[in-house]
Amino acid sequence: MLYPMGWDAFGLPTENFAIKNHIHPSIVTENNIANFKRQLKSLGFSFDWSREINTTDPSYYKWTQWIFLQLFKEGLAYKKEMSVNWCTSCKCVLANEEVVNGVCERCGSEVVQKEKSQWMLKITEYAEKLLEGLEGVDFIERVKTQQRNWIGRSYGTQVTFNTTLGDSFEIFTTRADTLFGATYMVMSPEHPLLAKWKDNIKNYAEVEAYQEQSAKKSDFERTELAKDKTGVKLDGVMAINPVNEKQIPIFISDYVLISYGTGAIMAVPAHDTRDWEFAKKFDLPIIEVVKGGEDVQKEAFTECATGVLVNSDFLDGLSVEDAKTAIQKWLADKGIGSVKTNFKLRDWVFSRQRYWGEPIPMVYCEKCGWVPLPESELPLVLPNVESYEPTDNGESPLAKMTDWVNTTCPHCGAPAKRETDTMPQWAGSSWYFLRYCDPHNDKEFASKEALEYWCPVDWYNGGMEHTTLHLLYSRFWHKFLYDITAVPNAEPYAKRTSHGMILGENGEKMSKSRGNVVNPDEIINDYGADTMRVYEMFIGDFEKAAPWSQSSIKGSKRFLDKVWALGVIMTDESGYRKELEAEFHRTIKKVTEDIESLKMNTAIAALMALMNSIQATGKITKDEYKTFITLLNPFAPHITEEIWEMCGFEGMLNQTKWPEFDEAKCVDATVEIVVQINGKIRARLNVAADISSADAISLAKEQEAVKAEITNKNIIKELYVPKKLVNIVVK
RNA sequence: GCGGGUGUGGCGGAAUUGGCAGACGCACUAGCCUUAGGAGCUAGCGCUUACGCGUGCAGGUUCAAGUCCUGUCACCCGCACCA
Repeated sequence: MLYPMGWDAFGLPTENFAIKNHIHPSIVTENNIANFKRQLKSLGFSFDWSREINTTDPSYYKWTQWIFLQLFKEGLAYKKEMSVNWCTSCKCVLANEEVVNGVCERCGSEVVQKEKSQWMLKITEYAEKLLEGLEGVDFIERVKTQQRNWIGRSYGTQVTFNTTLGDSFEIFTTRADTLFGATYMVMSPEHPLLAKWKDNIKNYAEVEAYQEQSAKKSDFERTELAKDKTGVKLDGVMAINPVNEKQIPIFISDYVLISYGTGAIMAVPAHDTRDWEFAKKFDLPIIEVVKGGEDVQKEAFTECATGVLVNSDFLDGLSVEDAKTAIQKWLADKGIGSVKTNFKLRDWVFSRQRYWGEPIPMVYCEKCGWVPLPESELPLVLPNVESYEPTDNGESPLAKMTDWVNTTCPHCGAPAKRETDTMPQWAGSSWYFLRYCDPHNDKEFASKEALEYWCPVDWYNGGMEHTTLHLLYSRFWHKFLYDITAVPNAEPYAKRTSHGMILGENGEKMSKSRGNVVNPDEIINDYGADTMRVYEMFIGDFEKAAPWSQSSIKGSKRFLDKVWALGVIMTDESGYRKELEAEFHRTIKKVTEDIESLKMNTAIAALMALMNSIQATGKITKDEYKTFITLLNPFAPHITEEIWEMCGFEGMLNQTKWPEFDEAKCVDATVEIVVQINGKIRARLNVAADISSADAISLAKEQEAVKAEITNKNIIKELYVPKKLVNIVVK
């Protein structure tokens, strides 16, 4: 079993903290690691500290940089001038995954679009593989669907539309069958053709004004205004619908995104809600081409499963599915349309204008362009600077370090400059699990033997918040490493689970600003590490969020106190006593199986119930106590180990064999069954567990309460469910 | 809008081939012990005076439904003008 722990400490959280408190990020990192490590140790986790890693250690990020160079060599890392998400507070670009509801995932500040030259990683090239890989892994469904949504595959058709200017442009649609219903076209305001058409568009000033207006909108504003459609009709150019040669107007509108598909669409107002709204606003024709809905003048008909094509010439009478196939063939034959798969996933913006990150090992040479650093020069160590604050001009703080920036081109030897942006916080965590296999290797990121021995990660538990960030990124890197045969498996994690968060006492997420943070140090100080562990496991379902309760934790403390107190009533007897034998076997079974399925809460509940039974007898035998504390050991390792030693049991408890149960002994010799008349409980009786059906029923009928219910009535049915109940149906 | 999930006491939560709803714990109540009690022990604790009624709501299947079926409401999470 490999159960490691390490520190992923590059990135904005550390750096923002450093800036706020005027402590250098490297010192912050060092202090926090020491503190976290102390806390983890105080809880008694059994991590293998000999494999501890730290993503900010040059001996670690040497290999993060190495992987970046491999990505560059394979053409998967490229620098591009483009519109990127810019956090106004962090003064830094963000990946799409880091923008949540139009604000920065980290600090909650507004995100705007900015033209910048950025390093990008072609995660889109792996979209299909990232989807396919989900089929073969044991991830909880939530995680799988969230990743599928994020990657957002859709199958459709790319169609070429000619224009009255003699040129053409392409659109993407999932509903090629509705082509006859296309009554206008919409382009994104950022569409490159607009500039080309400048001289032909009579209202170009209006177009430019609209472009400017939408550029100013933040993502947040764009979604805010989602309902009210705006746009400008291009005056001087029309599109030609290829199926009927009709000329239809072209609009620009910001409800069409430049980043998805081709940045242009055909609008079918009769069968798309957004197009319908737009058509209504601009008074455009709405032509029904799929029959089956209500009046398309009043509402768009978007359900397509049952519809039949109309007003569509050679498609008339076909089902939507058949029409799709037919039109795709027609378009393909004419050479103006092809089947196409689109993804919502965007390439990963990989550079940050910040200090606290891995330097990107690239050099810019006037003659040679971007040149990778030779692998022999890795690690490219992050220089120790005094001033690490982000700059207002959008440059990395490293840019001011001319000594470091100015270098020579590794290719031609001419003077050149280093890349001053750094990698995002997700870089180091995209492959750390591989380093755990071989953490001290200085020849390669991990040896083939070590990787083959340990990989893939058998079981990865983590929070849901990383599903479209770290989990997606690390699967991407891993798949890349697999493709260059650097790792032996296509997927990094065989099984992925996710725990619920412990919320503050008020049911909200714990945070300093809400003032509902519980400090584990205080809990451990007041109640002990074992109480803390037992309570956290007992609090509820592993996967669900649950509020912390300062009074409930006392229950766990009392339980452990009682377990301790059992030592006082321990006898010299061995084995399980007859009256408790079945419950012991049942509890061993329950705890064993519950731990396997992460039902820690019910495992602990079962131990509490067993303890109540033991207490009721006033004593406990040696073997009973042994079994009990062994079952409790994973939850409360300290107190149980202590008890083990004090009782003089041999060796270490944590190295003792796990108790075994006998299925046959899990059942008591006698059981209580209930007697129901017409499903209502009328009596209870104790019977031998193996009583026959006939005996149970006749015994039931002898009960006074039952007799009263069945005399002078017709018995319609009698049944006995073994060890549970007798039900007599009367009329 | 699309996708995923959840609705059970005052609270956290148990309960799967359909078979005693509320395990276990907290809080609460009464009593004991105590100079004292954020300690411990004992008992009680879904609602209802009772007949009975109770797992978001309305139906259905069944001898029997928290569990299966149909419809519906509410809340939470993710994505979202994705063509």
